[in-house]
Amino acid sequence: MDTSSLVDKVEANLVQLLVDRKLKIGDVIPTEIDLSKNLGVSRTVTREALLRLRMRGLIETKKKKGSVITSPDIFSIIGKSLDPHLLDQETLKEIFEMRLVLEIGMADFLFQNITAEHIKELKEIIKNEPDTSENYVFHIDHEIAFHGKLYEITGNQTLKKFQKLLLPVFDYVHNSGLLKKQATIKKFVSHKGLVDILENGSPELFRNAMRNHLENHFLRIFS
Amino acid sequence: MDTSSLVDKVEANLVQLLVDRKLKIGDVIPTEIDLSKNLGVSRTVTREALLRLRMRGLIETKKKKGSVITSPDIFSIIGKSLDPHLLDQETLKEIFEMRLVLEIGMADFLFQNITAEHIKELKEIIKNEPDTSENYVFHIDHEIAFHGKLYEITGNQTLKKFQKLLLPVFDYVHNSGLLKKQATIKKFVSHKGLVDILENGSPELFRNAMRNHLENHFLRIFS
DNA sequence: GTTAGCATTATGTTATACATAATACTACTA
DNA sequence: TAGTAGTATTATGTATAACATAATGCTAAC
Repeated sequence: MDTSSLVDKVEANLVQLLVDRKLKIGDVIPTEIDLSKNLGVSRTVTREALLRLRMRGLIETKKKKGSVITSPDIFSIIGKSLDPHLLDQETLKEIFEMRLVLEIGMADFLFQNITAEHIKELKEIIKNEPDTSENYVFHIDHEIAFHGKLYEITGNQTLKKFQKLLLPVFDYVHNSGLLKKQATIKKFVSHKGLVDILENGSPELFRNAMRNHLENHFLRIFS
Repeated sequence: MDTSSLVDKVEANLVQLLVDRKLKIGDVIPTEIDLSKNLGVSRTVTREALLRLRMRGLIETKKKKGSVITSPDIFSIIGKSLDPHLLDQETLKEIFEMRLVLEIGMADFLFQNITAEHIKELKEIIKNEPDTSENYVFHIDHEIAFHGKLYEITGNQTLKKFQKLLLPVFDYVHNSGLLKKQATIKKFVSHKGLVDILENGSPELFRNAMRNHLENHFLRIFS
């Protein structure tokens, strides 16, 4: 039995239309009323279907102008669904882990894209590194600045957006009681050490160094 | 200026309600009409807001019964937004790259969770490895089986779901003209080699081996 | 030629009515 | 008394009509 509602069908219909017609970004689609007529449904249904497309990032709607096709930015969409308060604890912990995976695994893309300019920027960030007496917030900001720059250097916008997305989750998990308390804050490979490797080392070296740099996080995950 | 529409406000309102009241999964929320009354908006607006929550996986709606709170599975949501045909080429390529990052970076989680049983399963998969004369499809299936098992072993469900999500994109990119043609299909570290390392090696060794194993993919990305 | 203001148009919002399906209740029958 | 058929109820699904609002484009006045 087909349990799908009218709106479901209209939505699928519209998506199919976008794919088939190979409509380009910026193309406008007919008005709600025209669509309603052509599809033989009420404006209400058409509106709900369009609303879904909008949520999926497939279209943008402007008053008077109508709807235009946009390139779906999946991450801005996910972002709205990623409120840490609404996710269960296990998922939160797993997302925390994913960040570690990404930062260790992206070494090759770093080395592929890095320029002298990037190195300079990284060194600039390090120079402003707060000392241990400073407020916790400064440390967080600095961490984000440094690691965020790394994502940027990969040249992979999707990766960068993903990181931006995971940031609040990461912070939330870090501060919540989800993970074990940090027993010993040992100093491992520093930011400066990472930059040195980026300048003179290799992806292999960087992966191991980054793994070491993140050791404190790993310690909190593994018993 | 506040450009947000009424629906935006109602949506935010409802989410806030869910968070504040700490409503549990399975709890029912008031009917559309009740909500409309309490929020002072029309039923249409309330409906649109609820539709958004539904799309975000926060609620499920049944006829007569009303809406109940559900645990949001972000990945089933993203899945619907991730039709390769609807993404632009650059994003597709970048998602392709993300897979490589993940598989290299997850070494530590593999070693942390792997059991003798896992090793046995991996060896079983390798045993059925199709030889080079076989159909392309068989190779793909085998690749998915092997690498999918790795994600599974990490014990990170989120990671596993993410991989499942990226599969169609990966396949799409692999077969489309987005990447350079594979010049030389050289043999690098094999699946068997990877399993050997999982059995007797270390995360460091595995990362390098996996990087090597994926060399053909990297070659297609880097000029 | 530029701008003020009006007309137009498509989305945003409200209100109302009916359709539909799932639940709850009632009454009838074995 | 138990079980079931059938009916009432209720909340979502869909349709229609009307007005609000804002952006666009046209027109006329300066």
